[in-house]
Amino acid sequence: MFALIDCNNFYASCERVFQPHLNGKPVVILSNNDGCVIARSNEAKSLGIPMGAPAFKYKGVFQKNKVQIFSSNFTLYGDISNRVMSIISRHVPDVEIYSIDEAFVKFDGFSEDDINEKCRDIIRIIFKWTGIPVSIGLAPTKSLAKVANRIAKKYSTRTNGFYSINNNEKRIKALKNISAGDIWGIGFQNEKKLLKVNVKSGMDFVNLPDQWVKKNMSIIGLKLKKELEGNPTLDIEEGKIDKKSIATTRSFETEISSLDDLTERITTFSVVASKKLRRQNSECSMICVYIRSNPFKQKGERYHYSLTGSLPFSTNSSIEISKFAVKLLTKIYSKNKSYKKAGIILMGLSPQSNHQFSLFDQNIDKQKKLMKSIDSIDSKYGLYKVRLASQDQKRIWKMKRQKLSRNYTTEIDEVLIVK
DNA sequence: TCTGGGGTCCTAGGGCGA
DNA sequence: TCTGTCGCCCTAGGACCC
Repeated sequence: MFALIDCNNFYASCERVFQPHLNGKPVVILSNNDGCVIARSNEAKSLGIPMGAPAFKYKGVFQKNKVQIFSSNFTLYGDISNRVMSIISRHVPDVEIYSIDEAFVKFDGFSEDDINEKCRDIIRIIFKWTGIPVSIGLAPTKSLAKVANRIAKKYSTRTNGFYSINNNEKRIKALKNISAGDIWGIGFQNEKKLLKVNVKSGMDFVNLPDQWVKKNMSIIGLKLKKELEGNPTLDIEEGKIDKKSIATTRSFETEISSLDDLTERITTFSVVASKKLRRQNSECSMICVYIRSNPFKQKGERYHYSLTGSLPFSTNSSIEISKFAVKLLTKIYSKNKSYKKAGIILMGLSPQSNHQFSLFDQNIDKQKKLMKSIDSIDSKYGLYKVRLASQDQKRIWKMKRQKLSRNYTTEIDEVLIVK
């Protein structure tokens, strides 16, 4: 059996742990730049505030209903997430941390009664130790565990946050009562396709012929169908730590059009991404750079230029990566256009220990020592104290975070004081 | 005026060598 | 030597997730 353990309204719950007066009130968390809503408490959901709502469009709703607004505080959420995940890992052996607020667990060799008891224990202990409410869905496959989790959350007063799809009757009932678009793995585009052939519920989807699903929704859709039929096609992926690609992308506060400005941003993104790369002891062999116009602009041309290039040798040096990224940028840049967003993606990652030497990377030792020094200066005096000349020397970038809560768990100056 | 960021996986299609 | 076919690899783009 698989269990999906999911924190309820995670970011909102994190804010509530340290500000209990928020309980019962509508709470929303905004994305970077305070752009759009990325998390809502149940009270905010029932006001009809959708996920991804642009904050400026909902200003009136926020004011009218005294919605409590927070900028995202990922330092706080990350720390609380680590605590929740370590409690789970302490209680069950096979855990896959799927996202910041979710983990899959595989129960092998336990009796059903034992599993149920363990799940209820986990809910109780996580709430007691961290203050975060969690829900657990249990089922024979990961996709059905997701469905079960939805039921546990939706009917929390009846389920106490735990629901198990442990027989065929329950499976069929659950699939009849969930719309196809709400199933994990069926997104907006596939939902549209399914509605065209009159597939509305999860059960309608399962009743489709395999060939149709494979043809229209690829192998992923077919695997999902098998999962919903009760046949596991996805297993727990333990120890999935190293990333396969690393991205640093940002929207700009205003549109920019000069190559100099873009070069500064791309250099800064390269430095940030290279640091992430070194942190997981990897190197990259390919770099993708992209620049794009504002997709929400009513008038004018929309464009999105990107270019991927292979480095002559694998590296994690900020200097090599930014030099190469700027080279790619100059190839895709065109004058007289304005850009709202840019980014860099490092790909072809491999462990640093497997480094393939080449004729052209004779500076490798020098660069390695330099990066090591930069990283140690950063860790002693704060991030990004040492910068490349082509970066903006005054700031990294401006990010609007007007409603930021304190780092209650990671900064000694910001911990709660009980008087 | 103001609409996020960071990932994964799959497929189609072109280039290219056997 | 030329041509057709097959399969592999790479890339771009799309779809999904949180």
